[in-house]
Amino acid sequence: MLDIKFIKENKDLVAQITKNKNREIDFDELLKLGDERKRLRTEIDEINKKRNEAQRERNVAVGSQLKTELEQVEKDFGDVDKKFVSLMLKVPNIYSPDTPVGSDESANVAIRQWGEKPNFDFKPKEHDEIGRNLGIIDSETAGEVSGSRFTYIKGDLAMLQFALLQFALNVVTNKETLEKITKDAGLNIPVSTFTPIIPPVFIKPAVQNRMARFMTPEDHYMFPNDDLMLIGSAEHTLGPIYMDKIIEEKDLPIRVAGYSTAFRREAGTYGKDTKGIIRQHQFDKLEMESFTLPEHSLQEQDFLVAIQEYILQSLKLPYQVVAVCTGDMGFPDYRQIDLETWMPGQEKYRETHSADHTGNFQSRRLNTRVKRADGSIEPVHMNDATVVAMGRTLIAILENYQQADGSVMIPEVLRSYMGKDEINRK
RNA sequence: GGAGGGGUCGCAUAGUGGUCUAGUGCGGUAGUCUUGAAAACUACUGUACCGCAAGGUACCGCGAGUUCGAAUCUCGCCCCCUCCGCCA
Repeated sequence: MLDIKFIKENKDLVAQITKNKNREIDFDELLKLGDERKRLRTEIDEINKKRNEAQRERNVAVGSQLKTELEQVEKDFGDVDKKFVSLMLKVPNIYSPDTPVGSDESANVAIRQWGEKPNFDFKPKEHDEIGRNLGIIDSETAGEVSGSRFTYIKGDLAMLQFALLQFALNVVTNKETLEKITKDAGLNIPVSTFTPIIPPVFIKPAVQNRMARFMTPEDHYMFPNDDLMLIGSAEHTLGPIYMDKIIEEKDLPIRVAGYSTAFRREAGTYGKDTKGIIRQHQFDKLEMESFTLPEHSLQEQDFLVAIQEYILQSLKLPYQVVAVCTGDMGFPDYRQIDLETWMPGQEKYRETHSADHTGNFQSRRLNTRVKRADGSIEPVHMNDATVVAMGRTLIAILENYQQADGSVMIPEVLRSYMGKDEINRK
């Protein structure tokens, strides 16, 4: 959520930004409600003051009169406040000056590319065919047992996921590795390791709301009987860890890495990405979340992206870094950077990583703040980013490392975790 | 799932209708003392909003209610703890 004062002082800018983010808000109405709300708030304070005086004097008659008066004003305030808040929640975050402006993903800009796309002396297959042939992806049985967009990941492919997880955890928990990544990226921020977390996969809708991400029953699995919903990303339960808390400046940055299953209903994607495991109702993911000082947050995002690149480079998977444009970026994002990994079977770069810089947009609603050394208090800045999205990274490995005979080589860095160097048909 | 206990200004506690503008201890900050440190002593030490300021208002898990007046009484909800049951 933005600050109403900021909106008031930068009305035209915010209006333009909102438009570029493909949203529409009546800012005149919003500011009018804001003023009205403030006026009623002041009125309530004044009545309360008189009420406190009457109370001290034990003046029952005046107290009784003020009580009636207050009821009406509080009701008016409640009405205005409700309208005001619901409008405020629709205002998207502002975006960084280097964000490309555009209405959809076609305006996204590839900033850089890394790696050589592999050359095959045969026609590379898509991952679902490779997986089916090797007996490590079974969508048919999952379809019967659980429905579409569910899969059994079996045998060596399951092992490969755990190898990936172990490798990725070793990266984000190793101080020397992170220092090297920071130095190579030319960044000047405090380096600390990520605390590994296995977070809850259920969240209260009220808390999910405070992450300032749109929560709709079309996208998420809801359990109204229990007032719970399934998370769509570990970010959803990592972000609120410090809600309603004030963190000391000396304790920042705080960095966590959460491994969980992510659940998505994928309504409205019928017929899209139906092959294999590219778009599933559930997939596992290791996700980073950072809480930093405002002046460090942009570099923090660069740091998170550098970690993502380090991992893909270690796996020797070709990728491109993409600046996501205004119309395609997330509602709470100040700057969004995606990594797209080359998938030879599909002959396309596909999104495998995302890094969201949300500034203080989420922390305002979560009420997560930092107390500076000088005693002042302000919202922290938050960043979240993928370390490894298991399903899509498994796809990238299957397609990039496939051999003519249908077997798949294991990326070198994962071999020690796997105890073998290729996946063969049993 | 059953029974009971509890959520108070960082932490621990006091507070059962008006003197609570929430007491005390610990922790923290500053000072006195000291060669330095410790101890002791003194002062300060929650958050948000309005206001140039003085100051004001709100917040005792959350939300409603009773009352002239609620941390305190009533109702609903959330969370934590103990015991029993069940269970990876």
